[in-house]
Amino acid sequence: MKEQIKNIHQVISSFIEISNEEWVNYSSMFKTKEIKKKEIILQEGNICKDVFFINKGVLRFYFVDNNGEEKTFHFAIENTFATDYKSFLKQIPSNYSIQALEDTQVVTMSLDMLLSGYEILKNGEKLGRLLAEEYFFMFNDKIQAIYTQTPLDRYNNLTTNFPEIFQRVPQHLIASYLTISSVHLSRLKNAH
Amino acid sequence: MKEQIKNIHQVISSFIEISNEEWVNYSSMFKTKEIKKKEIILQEGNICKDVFFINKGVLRFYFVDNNGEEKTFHFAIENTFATDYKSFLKQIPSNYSIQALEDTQVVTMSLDMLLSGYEILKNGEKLGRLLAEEYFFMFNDKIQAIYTQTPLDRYNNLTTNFPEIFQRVPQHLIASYLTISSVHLSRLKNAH
DNA sequence: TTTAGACGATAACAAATGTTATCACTTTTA
DNA sequence: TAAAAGTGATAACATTTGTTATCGTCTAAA
Repeated sequence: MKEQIKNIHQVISSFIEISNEEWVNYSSMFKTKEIKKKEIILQEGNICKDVFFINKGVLRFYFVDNNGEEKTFHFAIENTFATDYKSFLKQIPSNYSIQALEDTQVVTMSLDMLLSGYEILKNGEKLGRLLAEEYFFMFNDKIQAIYTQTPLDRYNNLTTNFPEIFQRVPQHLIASYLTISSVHLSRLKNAH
Repeated sequence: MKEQIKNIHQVISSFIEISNEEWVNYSSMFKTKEIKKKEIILQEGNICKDVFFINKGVLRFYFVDNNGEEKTFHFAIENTFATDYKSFLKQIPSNYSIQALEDTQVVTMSLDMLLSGYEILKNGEKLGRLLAEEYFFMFNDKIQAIYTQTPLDRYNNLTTNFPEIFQRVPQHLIASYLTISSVHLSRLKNAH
């Protein structure tokens, strides 16, 4: 199997049973893509054409608010999916953008490919269901964090659950992610 | 068809094709439940046993934070589903509670019923997928609102998109929903 | 029908958070 | 390799938002 699709094979196999024959046939439709640091792979207003699976790198997801300010709400790293799943499934313009924070390698899956998976894979619909459920769980947890935790709580959780993020993402983007200003985050960090 | 399952039939039919025969068989598993105002139908810490479909009434969803304060994050009304879908699907303890704000009538669907739907309905998996997608879209929009709008923006949106909510839900719960204090909401409303 | 509680407005004050600017340092780019 | 841009800390100040308390009205329960 090509090196580039080993990781996504492992992840999809953790969701559904898929035979070797199905995989060989299905995975021939994957494409890989190299993304340069700072490159935007989904621009707000455009229809999201692909689900990206990250082999290497970091992506950030951000809204632009009424004042033109970028609000980063998600970071995606190796072995996770990245997409505007709503824009992708409904084929409507995206409300946010996705940008590479490092040189990044992704495997792309088009909507045609997902939809044909519903048909040709024995467990294609189930794969679609589980993908949607995973996305839902992620956003569910994010909402819980926003409603029940202070920005400092959320910062501390990042520190314990995801320490490497601080080496890979500049602090002002983390502040945005925590919905506070960069000055305020700096204060919280350095308060004794 | 029994009066109580007319609405849910309409909603499910909008998601998938389901034959009369399938529906008669499948819908026999629904139960209805009358909930008194203030009654809690899902208690944080318990496993969510059912998806509720609301025929009449209003439910509120709320977390309890570290200070013991209730944080209302969602209201569900007629013809929508109500559940902790994560707790329900994974059969893990719920992180939030659901309480009736009015006398409410719901149709209940157990996990067994959903899972057997995956098997016996021609489009059962698809129904599961679309339900998960709908939940995802809802939370997706909520996160967008939190990151891009001020509490006042969100209050104004409620006013235009969902004006009847103010007749049915006390203002301090709306303030919680907007992630601000009730005093502050009162100030925003009455500022000139 | 009375009474306790719930509700929403408001004031006074305290705390949290944002804004702007400056500085030192590092990284990227021409 | 020099210049430009990015990064993070910090100070001073302004603004937003929360907290507590009071009050009048309304609602629900004994």
